[in-house]
Amino acid sequence: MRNDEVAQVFDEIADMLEVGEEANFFRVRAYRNAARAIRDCPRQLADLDAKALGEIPGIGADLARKIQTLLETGSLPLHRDLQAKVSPGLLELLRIPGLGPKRVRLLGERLKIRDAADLKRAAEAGALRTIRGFGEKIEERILQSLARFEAEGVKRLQYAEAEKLADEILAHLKKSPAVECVEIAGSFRRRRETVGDLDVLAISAKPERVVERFLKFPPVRTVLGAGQTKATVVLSGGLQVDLRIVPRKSYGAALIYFTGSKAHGVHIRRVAQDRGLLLNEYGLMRGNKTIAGATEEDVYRALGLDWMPPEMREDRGEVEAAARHQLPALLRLEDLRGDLHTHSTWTDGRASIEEMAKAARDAGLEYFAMTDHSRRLAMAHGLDPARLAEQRREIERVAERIKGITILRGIEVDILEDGRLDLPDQTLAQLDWVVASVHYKLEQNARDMTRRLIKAIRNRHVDVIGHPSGRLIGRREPSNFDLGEVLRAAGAERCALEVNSQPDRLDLIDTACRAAKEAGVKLVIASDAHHPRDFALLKFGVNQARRGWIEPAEVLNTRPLKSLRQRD
DNA sequence: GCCGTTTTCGGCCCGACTGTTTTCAGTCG
Repeated sequence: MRNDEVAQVFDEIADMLEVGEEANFFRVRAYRNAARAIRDCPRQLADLDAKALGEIPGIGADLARKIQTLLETGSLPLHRDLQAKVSPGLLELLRIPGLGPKRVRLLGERLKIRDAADLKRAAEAGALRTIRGFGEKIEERILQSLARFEAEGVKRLQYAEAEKLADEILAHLKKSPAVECVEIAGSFRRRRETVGDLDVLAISAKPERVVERFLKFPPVRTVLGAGQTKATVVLSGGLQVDLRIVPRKSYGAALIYFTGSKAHGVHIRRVAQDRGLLLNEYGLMRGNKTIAGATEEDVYRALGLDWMPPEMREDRGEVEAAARHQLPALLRLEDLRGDLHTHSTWTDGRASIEEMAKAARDAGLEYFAMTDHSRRLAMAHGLDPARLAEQRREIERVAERIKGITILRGIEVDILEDGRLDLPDQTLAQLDWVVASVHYKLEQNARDMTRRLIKAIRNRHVDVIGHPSGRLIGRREPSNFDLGEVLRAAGAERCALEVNSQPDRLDLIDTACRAAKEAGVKLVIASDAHHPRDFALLKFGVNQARRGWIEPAEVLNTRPLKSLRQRD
């Protein structure tokens, strides 16, 4: 079982405990905390012994045993027992806004509802309002939600898509004179790879005017709630947007609160508590006296903490590092001097080498590697040694004409099924930069894929492994391999790993970046540009690396050209 | 179920809004 599957079991246990009358709320929380810790864990649980399992924060003796049972037998008695009491269809209902564990339990007990279809029938028949605590409004809202789920399902937007909507919302609100300041908080500000909703935070002395303006944002389709200082809407694309308005003196505290993550917030409120203080979205208080609140820096400082970039706020050790004043100085987009993965019309790119060179120069880069596909990708007109030699002459001609940018002669060579490469070593030896990537047979078992990647890493001509997991967000799962072993090999061979900046790849993921950092493996932030405008995608790769605590010195393409290659 | 600068018991983060209530529970972020 993979980590995310174990985490899923624990999350389901938490849900089922809640829906079925578990009296101890903290027991429920323990399972949820454990699920999160397991998802964040960069190493596969299967590789850890009981002692190492217990060292994961939030995993104690009992949960360590349960993890081992899960890994050995594939299931857990507690999980099966609970499933007998609470049907899976009932758990699905928790995703409906307005339905939490208490109401779902009542639905099951009083109306014998077992799934969404039962719920729809009961709501349409007006049966829900016979339960104490349910009324017409809830009934109506449930029907609306069910209709929406049927129409489009529940989805998270990729960060890049969310960014477009975020810009529109900000522009709309900024036109109101009542708005003194506005920005997007939440997972968007933390630059998570996907965003489930947008949290808009504004400063205003006339909050009701801001709410009014917000509700007039043209894409608003449904208003789920609107009060004095907050409102919630759903846009026509299905994205939920929450607005909160706070006074200026509370802005920093509110920004911390609504940026999250939830786990980060819990942690720093505990820090406040330990100091006899109370932290909420209005400020940091000692008794009735507010001691900080206007800026994030003020609040963190009053807690003895350095300011943490939002990308780090996942409760993955950043609070402890901030207390020790040992936060990393994270990579910034402007630290990148070059791009090391691009394509042209020689294979599946959309622009000539000359157009790409001009675009790279205009994007402020000093160098870029032209890395078209190798021959195996026939679909993309992959290059064989002869065409590669032709392309080399073309690059030399372009280099003569276009000044202010250096073009490296490169390749994105395919890693074949057994780990051999798609071009002979003597061909690779003539190139300045070699990206090696897996493009087919992604569903190999973990042992074979690990061997395949390590064999490629050990080829002395390979500089970096491209999009190492092959995952496509929302469409294709990452391939199975042992990250620890791959990192060890990459470290020993001084081979880098790529953070591919395509919005649907963002591969490596954040926790794997962090694991690479800890293993001393260097990264490359690359656009994988297929079009001149794609150099702008580099910022998304930078976001992902920042979430993995990556600093400039850990990224090869922050280096000047002459010190680029690790193995020379 | 976890955890420990108050360490093996007794804690465990906080507030707004909604709908349904007559003073508050449930949900959400």
